[in-house]
Amino acid sequence: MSDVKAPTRSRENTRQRLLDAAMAVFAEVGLDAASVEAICERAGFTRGAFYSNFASKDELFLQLAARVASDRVAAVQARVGGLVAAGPGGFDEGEISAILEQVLDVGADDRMGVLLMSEIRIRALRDPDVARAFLAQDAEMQRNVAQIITDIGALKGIEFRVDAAQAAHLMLTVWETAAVRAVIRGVADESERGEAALRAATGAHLAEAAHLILC
Amino acid sequence: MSDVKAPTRSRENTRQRLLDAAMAVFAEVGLDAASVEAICERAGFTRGAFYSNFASKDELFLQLAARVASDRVAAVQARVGGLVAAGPGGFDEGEISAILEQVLDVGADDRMGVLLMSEIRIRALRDPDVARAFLAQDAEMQRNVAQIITDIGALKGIEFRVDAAQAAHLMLTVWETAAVRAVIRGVADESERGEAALRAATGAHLAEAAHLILC
DNA sequence: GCCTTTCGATACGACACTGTATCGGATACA
DNA sequence: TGTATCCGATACAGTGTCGTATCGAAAGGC
Repeated sequence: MSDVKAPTRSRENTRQRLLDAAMAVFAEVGLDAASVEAICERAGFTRGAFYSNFASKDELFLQLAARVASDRVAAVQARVGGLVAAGPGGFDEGEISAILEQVLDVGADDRMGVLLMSEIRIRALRDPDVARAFLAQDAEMQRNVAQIITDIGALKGIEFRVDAAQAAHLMLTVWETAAVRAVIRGVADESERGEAALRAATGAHLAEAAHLILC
Repeated sequence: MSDVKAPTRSRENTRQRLLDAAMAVFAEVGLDAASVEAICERAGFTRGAFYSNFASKDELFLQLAARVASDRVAAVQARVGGLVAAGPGGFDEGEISAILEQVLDVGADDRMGVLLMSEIRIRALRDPDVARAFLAQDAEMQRNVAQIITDIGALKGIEFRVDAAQAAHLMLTVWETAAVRAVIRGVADESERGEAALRAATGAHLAEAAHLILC
Protein backbone atom coordinates (compact mmCIF):
# COMPACT_ATOMS: atom_id res chain seq x y z
CA MET A 1 0.00 0.00 0.00
CA SER A 2 2.93 2.34 0.50
CA ASP A 3 2.71 4.45 -2.58
CA VAL A 4 5.60 5.01 -4.92
CA LYS A 5 5.81 8.49 -3.52
CA ALA A 6 7.63 8.90 -0.27
CA PRO A 7 9.99 11.69 -1.21
CA THR A 8 9.00 14.53 1.05
CA ARG A 9 9.30 13.33 4.54
CA SER A 10 7.61 15.99 6.57
CA ARG A 11 5.07 15.66 9.26
CA GLU A 12 3.02 18.40 7.74
CA ASN A 13 2.78 16.43 4.56
CA THR A 14 1.28 13.52 6.43
CA ARG A 15 -1.18 15.79 8.13
CA GLN A 16 -2.34 17.29 4.88
CA ARG A 17 -2.70 13.93 3.22
CA LEU A 18 -4.82 12.77 6.12
CA LEU A 19 -6.94 15.88 5.89
CA ASP A 20 -7.42 15.39 2.17
CA ALA A 21 -8.36 11.77 2.64
CA ALA A 22 -10.75 12.66 5.41
CA MET A 23 -12.39 15.23 3.20
CA ALA A 24 -13.02 12.65 0.53
CA VAL A 25 -14.28 10.00 2.90
CA PHE A 26 -16.52 12.41 4.79
CA ALA A 27 -18.07 13.49 1.52
CA GLU A 28 -18.60 9.91 0.47
CA VAL A 29 -20.17 8.33 3.53
CA GLY A 30 -20.64 11.13 6.03
CA LEU A 31 -18.78 12.06 9.16
CA ASP A 32 -20.17 9.47 11.50
CA ALA A 33 -19.95 6.59 9.06
CA ALA A 34 -16.34 7.43 8.25
CA SER A 35 -14.06 5.22 10.30
CA VAL A 36 -10.59 6.34 11.20
CA GLU A 37 -9.35 3.25 9.44
CA ALA A 38 -11.07 4.20 6.18
CA ILE A 39 -9.51 7.64 6.28
CA CYS A 40 -6.05 6.24 6.89
CA GLU A 41 -6.41 3.63 4.20
CA ARG A 42 -7.30 6.26 1.64
CA ALA A 43 -4.38 8.41 2.73
CA GLY A 44 -2.03 5.45 2.45
CA PHE A 45 -1.29 5.25 6.16
CA THR A 46 -2.30 3.15 9.09
CA ARG A 47 -4.04 4.29 12.21
CA GLY A 48 -0.74 4.81 13.89
CA ALA A 49 -0.11 7.84 11.72
CA PHE A 50 -3.54 9.16 12.49
CA TYR A 51 -3.27 9.05 16.25
CA SER A 52 0.20 10.48 15.98
CA ASN A 53 -1.24 13.57 14.30
CA PHE A 54 -4.73 13.95 15.70
CA ALA A 55 -6.23 13.21 19.04
CA SER A 56 -9.53 12.07 17.58
CA LYS A 57 -11.74 12.14 14.54
CA ASP A 58 -13.53 15.13 15.99
CA GLU A 59 -10.36 17.14 16.24
CA LEU A 60 -9.50 16.35 12.66
CA PHE A 61 -12.96 17.37 11.55
CA LEU A 62 -12.67 20.68 13.34
CA GLN A 63 -9.40 21.45 11.61
CA LEU A 64 -10.78 20.29 8.30
CA ALA A 65 -13.85 22.47 8.65
CA ALA A 66 -11.63 25.45 9.37
CA ARG A 67 -9.56 24.70 6.30
CA VAL A 68 -12.57 24.31 4.05
CA ALA A 69 -14.12 27.50 5.35
CA SER A 70 -11.03 29.59 4.88
CA ASP A 71 -10.50 28.11 1.43
CA ARG A 72 -13.97 29.12 0.38
CA VAL A 73 -13.62 32.61 1.73
CA ALA A 74 -10.24 32.96 0.08
CA ALA A 75 -11.62 31.81 -3.23
CA VAL A 76 -14.42 34.33 -3.11
CA GLN A 77 -12.03 37.08 -2.09
CA ALA A 78 -9.76 36.22 -4.98
CA ARG A 79 -12.65 36.67 -7.37
CA VAL A 80 -13.55 39.92 -5.70
CA GLY A 81 -10.03 41.11 -6.36
CA GLY A 82 -10.33 40.07 -9.95
CA LEU A 83 -13.52 42.02 -10.40
CA VAL A 84 -12.15 45.12 -8.78
CA ALA A 85 -9.09 44.94 -10.96
CA ALA A 86 -11.30 44.78 -14.02
CA GLY A 87 -12.11 48.43 -13.54
CA PRO A 88 -15.17 50.52 -14.33
CA GLY A 89 -15.25 49.63 -17.98
CA GLY A 90 -15.24 45.91 -17.46
CA PHE A 91 -18.94 45.25 -17.37
CA ASP A 92 -21.66 45.08 -19.94
CA GLU A 93 -25.26 45.81 -19.26
CA GLY A 94 -27.18 42.98 -17.61
CA GLU A 95 -24.11 41.09 -16.59
CA ILE A 96 -24.73 41.51 -12.93
CA SER A 97 -26.37 38.17 -12.51
CA ALA A 98 -23.68 36.48 -14.50
CA ILE A 99 -20.95 38.01 -12.41
CA LEU A 100 -22.54 37.07 -9.14
CA GLU A 101 -23.13 33.63 -10.45
CA GLN A 102 -19.49 33.34 -11.34
CA VAL A 103 -18.42 34.58 -7.97
CA LEU A 104 -20.72 32.31 -6.11
CA ASP A 105 -20.13 29.15 -7.97
CA VAL A 106 -17.17 28.46 -5.78
CA GLY A 107 -18.03 25.07 -4.54
CA ALA A 108 -21.08 24.68 -6.69
CA ASP A 109 -19.13 22.94 -9.37
CA ASP A 110 -18.09 20.07 -7.19
CA ARG A 111 -20.36 17.61 -5.59
CA MET A 112 -17.82 17.07 -2.88
CA GLY A 113 -17.95 20.65 -1.73
CA VAL A 114 -21.69 20.48 -1.29
CA LEU A 115 -21.51 17.23 0.61
CA LEU A 116 -18.80 18.57 2.83
CA MET A 117 -20.56 21.80 3.62
CA SER A 118 -23.70 19.87 4.40
CA GLU A 119 -21.71 17.75 6.77
CA ILE A 120 -20.30 20.81 8.46
CA ARG A 121 -23.70 22.42 8.71
CA ILE A 122 -25.40 19.42 10.23
CA ARG A 123 -22.60 19.21 12.72
CA ALA A 124 -23.10 22.88 13.48
CA LEU A 125 -26.64 22.01 14.50
CA ARG A 126 -25.29 20.09 17.48
CA ASP A 127 -21.75 21.21 18.27
CA PRO A 128 -21.21 24.76 19.59
CA ASP A 129 -17.65 24.95 18.29
CA VAL A 130 -18.67 23.98 14.80
CA ALA A 131 -21.66 26.26 15.02
CA ARG A 132 -19.50 29.27 15.79
CA ALA A 133 -17.05 28.42 13.02
CA PHE A 134 -19.90 27.97 10.60
CA LEU A 135 -21.49 31.30 11.45
CA ALA A 136 -18.16 33.09 11.26
CA GLN A 137 -17.46 31.74 7.82
CA ASP A 138 -20.96 32.55 6.73
CA ALA A 139 -20.67 36.12 7.93
CA GLU A 140 -17.37 36.50 6.12
CA MET A 141 -18.87 35.20 2.91
CA GLN A 142 -21.78 37.58 3.23
CA ARG A 143 -19.43 40.48 3.77
CA ASN A 144 -17.48 39.61 0.65
CA VAL A 145 -20.51 39.19 -1.53
CA ALA A 146 -22.01 42.40 -0.19
CA GLN A 147 -18.80 44.15 -1.13
CA ILE A 148 -19.05 42.86 -4.64
CA ILE A 149 -22.62 44.03 -4.94
CA THR A 150 -21.72 47.44 -3.59
CA ASP A 151 -18.78 47.75 -5.96
CA ILE A 152 -20.82 46.80 -8.96
CA GLY A 153 -23.57 49.18 -8.00
CA ALA A 154 -21.09 51.99 -7.61
CA LEU A 155 -19.33 51.23 -10.86
CA LYS A 156 -22.50 51.07 -12.87
CA GLY A 157 -24.34 53.72 -10.95
CA ILE A 158 -27.16 51.32 -10.17
CA GLU A 159 -29.44 51.71 -7.23
CA PHE A 160 -30.54 48.28 -6.03
CA ARG A 161 -33.82 47.49 -4.38
CA VAL A 162 -32.24 46.46 -1.08
CA ASP A 163 -29.07 47.14 0.80
CA ALA A 164 -26.10 45.06 -0.21
CA ALA A 165 -25.91 43.10 3.02
CA GLN A 166 -29.41 41.80 2.82
CA ALA A 167 -29.07 41.07 -0.85
CA ALA A 168 -25.90 39.13 -0.20
CA HIS A 169 -27.63 37.17 2.49
CA LEU A 170 -30.44 36.22 0.17
CA MET A 171 -28.11 35.40 -2.68
CA LEU A 172 -26.07 33.08 -0.55
CA THR A 173 -29.17 31.46 0.81
CA VAL A 174 -30.56 30.80 -2.62
CA TRP A 175 -27.25 29.66 -3.94
CA GLU A 176 -26.63 27.22 -1.14
CA THR A 177 -30.03 25.62 -1.39
CA ALA A 178 -29.86 25.45 -5.15
CA ALA A 179 -26.55 23.66 -5.01
CA VAL A 180 -27.88 21.12 -2.56
CA ARG A 181 -31.00 20.54 -4.61
CA ALA A 182 -28.95 20.06 -7.73
CA VAL A 183 -26.93 17.33 -6.09
CA ILE A 184 -30.04 15.66 -4.73
CA ARG A 185 -31.63 15.72 -8.15
CA GLY A 186 -28.52 14.08 -9.52
CA VAL A 187 -28.81 11.38 -6.91
CA ALA A 188 -32.52 10.88 -7.56
CA ASP A 189 -32.10 10.06 -11.20
CA GLU A 190 -29.05 8.01 -10.66
CA SER A 191 -28.00 8.50 -14.24
CA GLU A 192 -25.17 10.43 -12.64
CA ARG A 193 -25.62 13.46 -14.78
CA GLY A 194 -22.40 15.31 -15.33
CA GLU A 195 -21.23 18.27 -13.37
CA ALA A 196 -22.00 20.51 -16.31
CA ALA A 197 -25.75 20.03 -16.07
CA LEU A 198 -25.56 20.54 -12.34
CA ARG A 199 -23.72 23.79 -12.72
CA ALA A 200 -26.06 24.97 -15.41
CA ALA A 201 -29.15 24.32 -13.33
CA THR A 202 -27.67 25.99 -10.30
CA GLY A 203 -26.42 28.93 -12.29
CA ALA A 204 -29.69 29.53 -14.06
CA HIS A 205 -31.61 29.46 -10.85
CA LEU A 206 -29.20 31.82 -9.23
CA ALA A 207 -29.33 34.23 -12.12
CA GLU A 208 -33.10 34.35 -11.84
CA ALA A 209 -32.94 34.94 -8.14
CA ALA A 210 -30.31 37.64 -8.49
CA HIS A 211 -32.41 39.50 -10.99
CA LEU A 212 -35.43 39.20 -8.77
CA ILE A 213 -33.67 40.30 -5.64
CA LEU A 214 -31.64 43.14 -7.04
CA CYS A 215 -33.51 44.64 -9.94
CA MET B 1 -38.55 0.94 32.21
CA SER B 2 -41.83 -0.62 31.15
CA ASP B 3 -44.16 2.30 31.44
CA VAL B 4 -47.33 2.22 33.44
CA LYS B 5 -49.11 2.15 30.14
CA ALA B 6 -49.53 -1.20 28.47
CA PRO B 7 -53.23 -1.07 27.83
CA THR B 8 -53.47 -1.12 24.07
CA ARG B 9 -51.80 -4.23 22.94
CA SER B 10 -51.50 -3.70 19.27
CA ARG B 11 -48.57 -4.20 17.05
CA GLU B 12 -49.20 -0.86 15.43
CA ASN B 13 -48.80 0.81 18.76
CA THR B 14 -45.35 -0.66 19.15
CA ARG B 15 -44.43 0.44 15.69
CA GLN B 16 -45.49 3.99 16.31
CA ARG B 17 -43.69 4.17 19.60
CA LEU B 18 -40.54 2.96 17.93
CA LEU B 19 -40.95 5.55 15.19
CA ASP B 20 -41.46 8.30 17.74
CA ALA B 21 -38.44 7.23 19.70
CA ALA B 22 -36.36 7.03 16.55
CA MET B 23 -37.42 10.53 15.60
CA ALA B 24 -36.23 11.87 18.92
CA VAL B 25 -32.95 9.97 18.89
CA PHE B 26 -32.21 10.87 15.27
CA ALA B 27 -32.75 14.51 16.09
CA GLU B 28 -30.51 14.29 19.10
CA VAL B 29 -27.46 12.50 17.79
CA GLY B 30 -28.03 12.02 14.08
CA LEU B 31 -28.97 9.02 12.04
CA ASP B 32 -25.64 7.26 11.96
CA ALA B 33 -24.84 7.80 15.60
CA ALA B 34 -28.23 6.50 16.65
CA SER B 35 -27.93 2.87 17.63
CA VAL B 36 -30.86 0.53 17.39
CA GLU B 37 -30.39 -0.10 21.06
CA ALA B 38 -30.76 3.58 21.92
CA ILE B 39 -33.96 3.83 19.93
CA CYS B 40 -35.42 0.80 21.64
CA GLU B 41 -34.40 1.97 25.06
CA ARG B 42 -36.15 5.28 24.55
CA ALA B 43 -39.26 3.52 23.29
CA GLY B 44 -39.23 1.23 26.29
CA PHE B 45 -38.53 -1.92 24.31
CA THR B 46 -35.60 -4.15 23.62
CA ARG B 47 -34.07 -4.92 20.26
CA GLY B 48 -36.31 -7.94 19.93
CA ALA B 49 -39.27 -5.64 19.36
CA PHE B 50 -37.34 -3.62 16.84
CA TYR B 51 -36.33 -6.49 14.60
CA SER B 52 -39.82 -7.88 14.91
CA ASN B 53 -41.14 -4.69 13.32
CA PHE B 54 -38.38 -3.44 11.07
CA ALA B 55 -35.78 -5.16 8.98
CA SER B 56 -33.12 -2.57 9.68
CA LYS B 57 -32.50 0.97 10.85
CA ASP B 58 -32.53 2.11 7.25
CA GLU B 59 -36.01 0.74 6.67
CA LEU B 60 -37.27 2.48 9.76
CA PHE B 61 -35.70 5.71 8.63
CA LEU B 62 -37.37 5.47 5.25
CA GLN B 63 -40.75 5.00 6.86
CA LEU B 64 -40.08 7.76 9.32
CA ALA B 65 -39.04 10.14 6.58
CA ALA B 66 -42.24 9.38 4.73
CA ARG B 67 -44.27 10.03 7.85
CA VAL B 68 -42.52 13.31 8.59
CA ALA B 69 -42.90 14.47 5.01
CA SER B 70 -46.59 13.70 4.81
CA ASP B 71 -47.15 15.30 8.19
CA ARG B 72 -45.57 18.51 7.04
CA VAL B 73 -47.50 18.59 3.82
CA ALA B 74 -50.71 17.84 5.67
CA ALA B 75 -50.04 20.63 8.14
CA VAL B 76 -49.49 23.14 5.38
CA GLN B 77 -52.58 21.95 3.53
CA ALA B 78 -54.62 22.33 6.68
CA ARG B 79 -53.54 25.93 6.93
CA VAL B 80 -54.32 26.45 3.29
CA GLY B 81 -57.83 25.22 3.98
CA GLY B 82 -58.13 27.62 6.88
CA LEU B 83 -57.09 30.54 4.74
CA VAL B 84 -59.46 29.68 1.96
CA ALA B 85 -62.26 29.34 4.45
CA ALA B 86 -61.51 32.81 5.76
CA GLY B 87 -62.97 34.24 2.61
CA PRO B 88 -62.27 37.44 0.66
CA GLY B 89 -62.81 39.77 3.55
CA GLY B 90 -60.43 38.07 5.89
CA PHE B 91 -57.28 40.00 5.11
CA ASP B 92 -56.00 43.40 5.94
CA GLU B 93 -53.57 45.34 3.87
CA GLY B 94 -49.96 44.26 4.29
CA GLU B 95 -50.75 41.03 5.96
CA ILE B 96 -49.43 38.93 3.16
CA SER B 97 -46.05 38.43 4.75
CA ALA B 98 -47.61 37.63 8.08
CA ILE B 99 -49.89 35.03 6.55
CA LEU B 100 -47.12 33.34 4.65
CA GLU B 101 -45.02 33.39 7.72
CA GLN B 102 -47.75 31.73 9.66
CA VAL B 103 -48.25 29.12 7.00
CA LEU B 104 -44.60 28.38 6.69
CA ASP B 105 -43.70 28.21 10.30
CA VAL B 106 -44.77 24.61 10.35
CA GLY B 107 -41.68 23.01 11.70
CA ALA B 108 -39.89 26.24 12.35
CA ASP B 109 -41.11 26.35 15.88
CA ASP B 110 -39.46 23.14 16.87
CA ARG B 111 -35.82 22.47 16.89
CA MET B 112 -36.49 18.80 16.38
CA GLY B 113 -38.23 19.35 13.09
CA VAL B 114 -35.25 21.25 11.75
CA LEU B 115 -32.81 18.62 12.89
CA LEU B 116 -34.90 15.86 11.42
CA MET B 117 -35.32 17.54 8.06
CA SER B 118 -31.60 18.19 7.95
CA GLU B 119 -31.04 14.54 8.59
CA ILE B 120 -33.39 13.60 5.79
CA ARG B 121 -31.79 16.06 3.44
CA ILE B 122 -28.25 14.94 4.06
CA ARG B 123 -29.40 11.40 3.54
CA ALA B 124 -31.00 12.47 0.28
CA LEU B 125 -27.57 13.59 -0.86
CA ARG B 126 -26.45 9.97 -0.96
CA ASP B 127 -29.46 7.67 -1.12
CA PRO B 128 -31.57 7.69 -4.31
CA ASP B 129 -34.71 6.52 -2.50
CA VAL B 130 -34.49 9.25 0.08
CA ALA B 131 -33.61 11.75 -2.63
CA ARG B 132 -36.77 10.97 -4.55
CA ALA B 133 -38.91 11.14 -1.43
CA PHE B 134 -37.32 14.43 -0.50
CA LEU B 135 -37.91 15.98 -3.89
CA ALA B 136 -41.48 14.74 -3.99
CA GLN B 137 -42.26 16.27 -0.64
CA ASP B 138 -40.53 19.45 -1.64
CA ALA B 139 -42.54 19.71 -4.83
CA GLU B 140 -45.74 19.15 -2.92
CA MET B 141 -44.87 21.85 -0.44
CA GLN B 142 -44.09 24.24 -3.27
CA ARG B 143 -47.38 23.48 -4.90
CA ASN B 144 -49.26 24.20 -1.71
CA VAL B 145 -47.47 27.44 -1.00
CA ALA B 146 -47.91 28.54 -4.60
CA GLN B 147 -51.60 27.90 -4.24
CA ILE B 148 -51.74 30.07 -1.18
CA ILE B 149 -49.95 32.87 -2.97
CA THR B 150 -52.25 32.59 -5.94
CA ASP B 151 -55.31 32.62 -3.75
CA ILE B 152 -54.20 35.63 -1.83
CA GLY B 153 -53.32 37.46 -4.99
CA ALA B 154 -56.73 36.69 -6.45
CA LEU B 155 -58.57 37.69 -3.31
CA LYS B 156 -56.80 40.96 -2.95
CA GLY B 157 -56.44 41.63 -6.62
CA ILE B 158 -52.71 41.94 -6.31
CA GLU B 159 -50.33 41.34 -9.15
CA PHE B 160 -47.07 39.95 -7.81
CA ARG B 161 -43.67 40.48 -9.33
CA VAL B 162 -43.17 36.83 -10.17
CA ASP B 163 -45.30 33.83 -10.83
CA ALA B 164 -46.54 32.00 -7.78
CA ALA B 165 -44.49 28.87 -8.38
CA GLN B 166 -41.19 30.69 -8.42
CA ALA B 167 -42.17 32.83 -5.49
CA ALA B 168 -43.10 29.72 -3.50
CA HIS B 169 -39.79 28.17 -4.37
CA LEU B 170 -37.90 31.18 -3.11
CA MET B 171 -40.02 31.50 -0.01
CA LEU B 172 -39.42 27.91 0.95
CA THR B 173 -35.74 28.25 0.27
CA VAL B 174 -35.40 31.29 2.45
CA TRP B 175 -37.56 29.80 5.16
CA GLU B 176 -35.65 26.55 5.30
CA THR B 177 -32.28 28.22 5.52
CA ALA B 178 -33.49 30.73 8.08
CA ALA B 179 -34.79 27.98 10.30
CA VAL B 180 -31.50 26.12 10.12
CA ARG B 181 -29.50 29.26 10.86
CA ALA B 182 -31.70 30.07 13.81
CA VAL B 183 -31.01 26.69 15.36
CA ILE B 184 -27.31 27.00 14.69
CA ARG B 185 -27.26 30.40 16.31
CA GLY B 186 -28.96 28.92 19.31
CA VAL B 187 -26.28 26.25 19.49
CA ALA B 188 -23.49 28.78 19.08
CA ASP B 189 -24.42 30.83 22.09
CA GLU B 190 -25.26 27.85 24.14
CA SER B 191 -27.44 29.92 26.38
CA GLU B 192 -30.15 27.77 24.91
CA ARG B 193 -32.34 30.66 23.97
CA GLY B 194 -35.99 29.78 24.03
CA GLU B 195 -38.04 28.76 21.06
CA ALA B 196 -39.72 32.14 21.08
CA ALA B 197 -36.62 34.04 20.09
CA LEU B 198 -35.90 31.47 17.45
CA ARG B 199 -39.34 31.82 15.97
CA ALA B 200 -39.16 35.56 16.08
CA ALA B 201 -35.87 35.72 14.24
CA THR B 202 -37.02 33.27 11.62
CA GLY B 203 -40.33 35.00 11.19
CA ALA B 204 -38.86 38.44 10.84
CA HIS B 205 -36.41 37.30 8.25
CA LEU B 206 -39.10 35.51 6.33
CA ALA B 207 -41.37 38.50 6.38
CA GLU B 208 -38.62 40.65 4.91
CA ALA B 209 -37.92 38.14 2.21
CA ALA B 210 -41.57 37.74 1.38
CA HIS B 211 -41.98 41.45 0.94
CA LEU B 212 -38.89 41.61 -1.19
CA ILE B 213 -39.85 38.72 -3.39
CA LEU B 214 -43.49 39.50 -3.87
CA CYS B 215 -43.95 43.23 -3.70
C1' DG C 1 29.63 8.45 10.66
C1' DC C 2 27.44 7.92 15.08
C1' DC C 3 23.73 8.98 18.05
C1' DT C 4 19.43 10.95 19.30
C1' DT C 5 14.87 11.96 18.11
C1' DT C 6 10.87 11.52 15.60
C1' DC C 7 7.19 9.23 13.25
C1' DG C 8 4.49 5.82 11.42
C1' DA C 9 3.57 0.53 11.55
C1' DT C 10 2.18 -3.34 14.20
C1' DA C 11 0.11 -5.78 17.98
C1' DC C 12 -3.19 -5.99 21.61
C1' DG C 13 -7.16 -5.65 24.69
C1' DA C 14 -11.51 -3.80 25.18
C1' DC C 15 -15.95 -2.48 23.87
C1' DA C 16 -20.22 -1.40 21.36
C1' DC C 17 -23.31 -2.81 18.13
C1' DT C 18 -25.49 -5.97 15.01
C1' DG C 19 -28.60 -9.72 13.62
C1' DT C 20 -30.48 -14.23 14.75
C1' DA C 21 -32.32 -17.95 17.28
C1' DT C 22 -34.86 -19.35 21.04
C1' DC C 23 -38.01 -18.82 24.87
C1' DG C 24 -41.87 -17.32 27.82
C1' DG C 25 -46.02 -15.04 28.45
C1' DA C 26 -49.96 -12.67 26.89
C1' DT C 27 -53.86 -12.49 23.63
C1' DA C 28 -57.55 -14.14 20.74
C1' DC C 29 -60.77 -17.38 19.71
C1' DA C 30 -63.76 -21.28 20.39
C1' DT D 1 -61.46 -22.80 30.21
C1' DG D 2 -58.34 -24.68 26.95
C1' DT D 3 -55.52 -24.07 22.98
C1' DA D 4 -53.09 -21.92 19.18
C1' DT D 5 -50.80 -17.80 17.77
C1' DC D 6 -48.33 -13.82 18.21
C1' DC D 7 -44.89 -10.76 19.87
C1' DG D 8 -41.46 -8.96 22.52
C1' DA D 9 -37.50 -10.38 25.85
C1' DT D 10 -33.30 -12.80 26.42
C1' DA D 11 -29.11 -15.12 25.08
C1' DC D 12 -25.44 -15.65 21.91
C1' DA D 13 -21.98 -15.41 18.39
C1' DG D 14 -19.77 -12.44 15.16
C1' DT D 15 -17.80 -8.21 13.55
C1' DG D 16 -15.84 -3.73 13.28
C1' DT D 17 -13.71 -0.04 15.54
C1' DC D 18 -11.30 2.29 18.96
C1' DG D 19 -7.24 3.92 21.64
C1' DT D 20 -2.82 2.56 23.46
C1' DA D 21 1.57 0.55 23.96
C1' DT D 22 5.47 -0.97 21.76
C1' DC D 23 8.77 -1.43 18.02
C1' DG D 24 11.62 -0.49 13.94
C1' DA D 25 13.33 2.63 10.73
C1' DA D 26 14.28 6.98 8.75
C1' DA D 27 15.72 11.92 9.57
C1' DG D 28 18.44 15.32 11.60
C1' DG D 29 22.07 17.14 14.73
C1' DC D 30 26.89 17.13 16.24
